[in-house]
Amino acid sequence: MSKPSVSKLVPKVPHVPGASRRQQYSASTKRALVDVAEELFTTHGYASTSLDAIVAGAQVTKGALYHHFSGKQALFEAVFERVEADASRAIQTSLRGHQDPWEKARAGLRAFLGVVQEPRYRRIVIQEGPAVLGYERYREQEERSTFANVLEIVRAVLSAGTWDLDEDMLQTFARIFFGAMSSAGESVSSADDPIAAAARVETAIGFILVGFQTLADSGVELPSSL
Amino acid sequence: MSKPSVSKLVPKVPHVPGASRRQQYSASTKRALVDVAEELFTTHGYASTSLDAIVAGAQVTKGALYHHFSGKQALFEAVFERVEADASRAIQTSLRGHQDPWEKARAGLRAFLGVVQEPRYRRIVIQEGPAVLGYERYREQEERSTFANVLEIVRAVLSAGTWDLDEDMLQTFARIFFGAMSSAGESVSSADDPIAAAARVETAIGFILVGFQTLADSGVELPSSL
DNA sequence: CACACGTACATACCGTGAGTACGTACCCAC
DNA sequence: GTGGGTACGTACTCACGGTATGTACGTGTG
Repeated sequence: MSKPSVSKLVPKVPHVPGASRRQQYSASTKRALVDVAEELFTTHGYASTSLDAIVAGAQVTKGALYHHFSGKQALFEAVFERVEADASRAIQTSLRGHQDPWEKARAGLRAFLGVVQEPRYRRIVIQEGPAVLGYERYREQEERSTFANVLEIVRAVLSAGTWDLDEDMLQTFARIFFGAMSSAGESVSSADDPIAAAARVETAIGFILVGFQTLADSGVELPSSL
Repeated sequence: MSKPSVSKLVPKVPHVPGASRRQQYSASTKRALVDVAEELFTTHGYASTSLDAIVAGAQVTKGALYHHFSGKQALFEAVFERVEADASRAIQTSLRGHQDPWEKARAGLRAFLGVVQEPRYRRIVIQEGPAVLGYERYREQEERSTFANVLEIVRAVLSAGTWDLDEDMLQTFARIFFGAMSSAGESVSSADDPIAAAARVETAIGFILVGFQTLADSGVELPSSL
């Protein structure tokens, strides 16, 4: 019985010079767990992924897992945060180089439609996130990553008009756009022709934006009530 | 040991004169299971609700449950379908009495915002539906109930304009509005002041509709691409 | 009205998987 | 070198979904 124990394929963890060998090993196993968990959660879903499968994939035992995470949900949350952070970064990167708010909006929309087609984002963030974390916790996470980007864009676009919107109204618009794009993104990625579907979504939302622009230019007031 | 066996509180099941006593008993236990499951799924969520708790609440055993349903997921699906059907009916009812497409849209929006604030709809349909049923199955269900209503409204509104949209484009717009309203509804029902939040959502979406109307009246073409 | 049959359950059991208790090896500070 | 704390490994428990099997009662048939 060969027992490689720790002499395994150590995942690439960014070398931090100040950290001790012990700390580096620890970080690498933790990262390995998150890596494998992300993979399995994405392909099989949260409920159908056993901790045994995860620790086997990471070549550790449950002891290691429960040393780094308080449980299955905490591990999911770590995966969730990483996927979210990556998505947020991707969107923010796409915004650089655009000054015009409308251009930023279009670029951001494109980036979001790209992100939302990644299987891991669809499954972990959109599909399972709300159910596993609970809506409250889900929202806390979204609030300071992807949704924050959408909010920023919406703020830039809407403050270009002549209306003065209070913060609540901005949040409402951002929610609406965020939901629209999430839902549209889901349908895009499950469409027969995702490219054509993405183009339709861009057209549709672009059309809404044009409507905004037109109203802004012609000085139409926000309807105070319906 | 008193064994009331079948002499329990029989749930009100609509009396069908043609059905035998045996069939009526069967229907009533099935209904009791769905009733209790809906209650528990709504309050505790799918994963945290055990079948033991459900059968205890319905005052039957697991044998009865597995006689009527193939498993936990099938029971959830039965609950899901009923909640969806109720929601769909509520929306359709609100549409009667309105001929003008824009009026129908506003009425439908109001009804949807009402539905989406029901805890059972939020939890079972929006929150847990996609994760428990899987997105594909979830979409199949939505497609022929609530989403169908949204599609109908969008079709009525958009065909009032001068544009000629193909079916795919209509579906895209419907998806966008559906997602926007779902997301907005979630935020409404978890807001500090749901009534004010609902009003803001109505204002925001109403504003988008006004943009559509303006564009339609002024004969603006759909941008073929961004 | 007797009887066979199928429905509508109840009971007892099993396998899986999340979580826990406890033991241990190893690195680091002193 | 040594005490101590970190980073795990091992063995177990228990809850829960699902199954296998037994059974009572209503219902159609002769």
